[in-house]
Amino acid sequence: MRVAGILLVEDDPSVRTALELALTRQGHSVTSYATGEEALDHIRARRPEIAILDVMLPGIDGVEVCRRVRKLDQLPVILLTARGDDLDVVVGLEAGADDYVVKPVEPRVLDARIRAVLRRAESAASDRITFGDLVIDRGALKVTLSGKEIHLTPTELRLLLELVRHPGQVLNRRYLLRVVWDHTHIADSRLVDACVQRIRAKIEPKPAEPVFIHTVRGFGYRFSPP
Amino acid sequence: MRVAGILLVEDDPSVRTALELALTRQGHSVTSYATGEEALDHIRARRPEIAILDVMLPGIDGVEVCRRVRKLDQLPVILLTARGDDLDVVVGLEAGADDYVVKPVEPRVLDARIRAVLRRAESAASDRITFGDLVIDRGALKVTLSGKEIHLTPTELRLLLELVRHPGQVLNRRYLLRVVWDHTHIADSRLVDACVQRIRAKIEPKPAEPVFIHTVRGFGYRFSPP
DNA sequence: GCGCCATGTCACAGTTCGGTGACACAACCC
DNA sequence: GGGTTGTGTCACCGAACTGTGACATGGCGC
Repeated sequence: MRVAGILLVEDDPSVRTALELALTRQGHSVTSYATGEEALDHIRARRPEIAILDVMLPGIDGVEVCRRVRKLDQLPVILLTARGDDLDVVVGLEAGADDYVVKPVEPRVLDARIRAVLRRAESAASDRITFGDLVIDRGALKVTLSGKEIHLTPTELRLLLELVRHPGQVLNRRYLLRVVWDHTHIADSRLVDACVQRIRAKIEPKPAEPVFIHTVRGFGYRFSPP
Repeated sequence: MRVAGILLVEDDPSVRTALELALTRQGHSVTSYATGEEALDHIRARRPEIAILDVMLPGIDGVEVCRRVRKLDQLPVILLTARGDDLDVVVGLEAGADDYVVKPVEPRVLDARIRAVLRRAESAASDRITFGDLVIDRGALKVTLSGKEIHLTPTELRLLLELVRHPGQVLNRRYLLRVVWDHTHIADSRLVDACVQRIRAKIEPKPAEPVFIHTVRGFGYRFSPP
């Protein structure tokens, strides 16, 4: 399930709690505030993936937050309002909001709209593969485990990518030496083992009991998600 | 005023005419059809900027058109429906629609939503991109950092723009040599490194700890906003 | 249980890679 | 021509990476 870092700004505590709960249930990670000032600070400091802003806020209102955010960067924004006045919608969208949702809103609908906006924002984004806590971004060449970035060396990354390209299949050492190391002749070498070991040390919670890269004695290694 | 090539698909002739008139008044250029089949043909042949699809259509319905369009390309889609059922909204957005509007809709609102969707779709292609303190104006070919204009040489600018065109993606040296320098044969060269180094000296607050252009050892460089 | 063999583990040293500054040369503008 | 700017190349250095071999461990057949 996708997990997004959502910033929610809503001054009514009961509505805020309800939305936060609903969004969390949908699998999102939510941080919420009651004022626009706090929201702007959070955006600057924490770079959420998307902001959901109530229009009516004490102090800086949602539309104004949206305007200022737009000057900063590309952060997707959904405006939220109790009013359904057409003019509000127009003003909100002109301020740069990506969507405008009228309360009360079904959590499923809000979730779908969040996903639509994120999908659009990420349309240029890279191809990621997710295996439980392990996320491999082939475009950015980044590997993250439970959100934390893992540094892999070039060879380790090439080997991991090769294993991941064939999930569930056993790849033998000769094959891996050929495609990852470009060694066509060297038959016996502990190279692959050592490299697998290094990868395990980085991505396996308990390297002694690997859940991602499994040893198939006598044959080679197999990548299979837990 | 912006003029967009809009594809409108609506089977009810009176609604179709009314919408077409309203959108034309807003300054859009509109082509309309009554069926999904015609719409798909038009999309393939004419490449409109955005499609507005009624959900209830004879034959292939709007959601299905949307699904098929999504397989083709990134054409923005707004679904239009008389029904306001939450499930429809979810299904429509999951099918890849960028927005979902319930009829009857105020022309001004529809216009604002069209603009919002187009803005989002084009943000990647827009003239000016902002990454925190760094602003890159592709139209004026100017780069500013915290408001101060940075002078980049033509080659440096081409390289930076190429990196920025693929934010978050790792681009290897061979690719960069090909598209920025038009070198198809030269395999080994420190050209790219040297140029990156020069850009860093100009845009990175601390060139030794770059926040914009990151080195990915063994692979290449990645532009990603701080 | 025993021994064998495949694999895990680790430290180290040679190698590779990228950052950096210097420099040559070409293009361009006065 | 003389100065200025832009661009490609080179050499050097430190840091990061990688292959290797020695040894430990553990599974498996007997």
